[in-house]
Amino acid sequence: MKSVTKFVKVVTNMGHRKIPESTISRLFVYLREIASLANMNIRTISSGELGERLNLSDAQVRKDLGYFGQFGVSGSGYDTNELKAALEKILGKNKTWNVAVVGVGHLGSALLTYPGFKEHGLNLVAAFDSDARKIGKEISGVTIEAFENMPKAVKNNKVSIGVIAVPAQRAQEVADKFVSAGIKCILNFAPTSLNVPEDVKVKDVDLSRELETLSYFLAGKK
Amino acid sequence: MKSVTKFVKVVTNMGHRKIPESTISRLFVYLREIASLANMNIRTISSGELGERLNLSDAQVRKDLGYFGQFGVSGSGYDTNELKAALEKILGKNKTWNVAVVGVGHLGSALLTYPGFKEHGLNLVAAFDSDARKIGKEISGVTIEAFENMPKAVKNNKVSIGVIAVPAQRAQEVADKFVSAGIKCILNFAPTSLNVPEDVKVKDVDLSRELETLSYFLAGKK
DNA sequence: CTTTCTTTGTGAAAAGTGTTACAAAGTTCG
DNA sequence: CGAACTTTGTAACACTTTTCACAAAGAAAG
Repeated sequence: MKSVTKFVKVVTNMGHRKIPESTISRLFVYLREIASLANMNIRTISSGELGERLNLSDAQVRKDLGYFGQFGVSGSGYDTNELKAALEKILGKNKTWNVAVVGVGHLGSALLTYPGFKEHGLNLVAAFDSDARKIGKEISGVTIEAFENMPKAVKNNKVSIGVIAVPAQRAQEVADKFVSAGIKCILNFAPTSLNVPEDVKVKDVDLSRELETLSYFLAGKK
Repeated sequence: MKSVTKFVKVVTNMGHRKIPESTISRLFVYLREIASLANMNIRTISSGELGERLNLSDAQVRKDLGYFGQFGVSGSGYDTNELKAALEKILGKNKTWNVAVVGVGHLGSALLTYPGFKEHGLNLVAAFDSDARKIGKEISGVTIEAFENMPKAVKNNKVSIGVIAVPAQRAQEVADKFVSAGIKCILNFAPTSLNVPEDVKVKDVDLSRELETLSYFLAGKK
């Protein structure tokens, strides 16, 4: 194979056109699959094959990748190692972030023992609660601190992501404190919609709503 | 207040036009808020006020409700008690369903103790695993059974919803068995996309993907 | 009762997202 | 090399969802 100069735009979101969140979500799926292919020593794959493995159309795959540059080769497809590297760069897979959890109840403690954070480059470095009986206890190597200490701890530990695992009534209060502590990225497990400044990203995870949607589907069935 | 005959079409999805899933999801949010308002003895609310509380536009609120009928009164808004009742009916809040979980690992056992199921009319009646050491154990009143018994148990217990809480590699196999046992509604926690017949509804809950999206957001920031 | 104000319900426009289709680029093979 | 084949990247189209905008309905006030 000849070494050829390529005009590949491996720039991360170049023309700052808006990229659908669904595209981002699929890129992670592509990355998983591509990594597995690269691992199996499969060197190239076409958008058609990739799409087939993931229940997506070939055009969808190409369009999604197209938002970020030109990674393919006409006639043969995508180089798995190259695409893997490109996706990792685009998706920030090479970086890690510190995470703090507020609320160490049922859900909060489950999160503290959930291995998925670490697997995705997220380090759970601090946990807070306002229940005096919980303060000082340790779960998975993290000592629970008083909620009042949160802003200071966020700064000291360079926390980038705040997780809200408190009841709905207290969620906004926690969000406000996160925002004033400089947090730009919140993962919200409380079933309520938060008001935050524009530059703060909130990701809602609402299992209740998922369950509710299911029962709506069934309600229609019978 | 005079009793007035109203020509309100309180029919559940009347003209069988297609309703966005996002609308359904928001209806649950409206219901929560409306229930809370009704509880506080607030008798009416306008689409504008409701939207403001939920970070949605007034038009969005009206359009969502408009899919199901006419619930408002020009000039004054929506009667909270009426709307609450209507939404509960539309969303099947008055019904309950039986649920079975396959996979009693880290996540599966957390689900078995999660109170949210019951709160939404979902009864966790059975749990399955293929690890012999787990079979026979009891969590939250549910005895873990062998995976092979699942189809029979699904029929005996009139299970409507199957929950997949196994690793990705085994998820499709479990889905297939659910489908052949007659399940029409699957809640999938495995980070993989399932192939099922058209008439089966799959709801994916993929915390990994949510976390990944967060780190993409942060990757762009710095 | 009439005027003024508020708010709904809903077509029409706009924005967002996915699909189709095809020229251009690259590969394969005789 | 040239013909036949494969696959990309993207522009145009189609579909979905949200926003806009306004007539009509009712409320409020005099």
